[in-house]
Amino acid sequence: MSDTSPNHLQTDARQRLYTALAGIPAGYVISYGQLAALAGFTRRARWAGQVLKHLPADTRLPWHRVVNAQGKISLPPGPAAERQKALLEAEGVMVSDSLRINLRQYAWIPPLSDG
DNA sequence: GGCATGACACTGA
DNA sequence: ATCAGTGCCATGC
Repeated sequence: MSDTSPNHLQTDARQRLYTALAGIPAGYVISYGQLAALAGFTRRARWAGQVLKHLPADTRLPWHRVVNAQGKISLPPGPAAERQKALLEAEGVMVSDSLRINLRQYAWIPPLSDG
């Protein structure tokens, strides 16, 4: 057993990411990097993507509200990407044909925790 | 420990 | 605005 990264800590880290993700309201999007930072892990954008990829297909978490820093759906072309586009549009988010979203309008800005 | 991979981010052309 | 190159971190072999 390796004590450099105990499984329960990894699980806890993912849990924090889930909590942060659950806090994104419908009609908004957030970048992988912002989401990770919101969960308390800066510079962990790629890790966030890995976690989302591991999510069970029947999750209720709003994984579709996560896009890259350019405001673009980061999934490879395919049914998954189209599903994300559809889910976002169903929430009123405008997604261009090139799978792009106007962050100026839809980026979620987390409330300051009591400053 | 070294090397390759990935639902990313940033900069320069 | 879009593409290519480079950097960052975590994972798996």
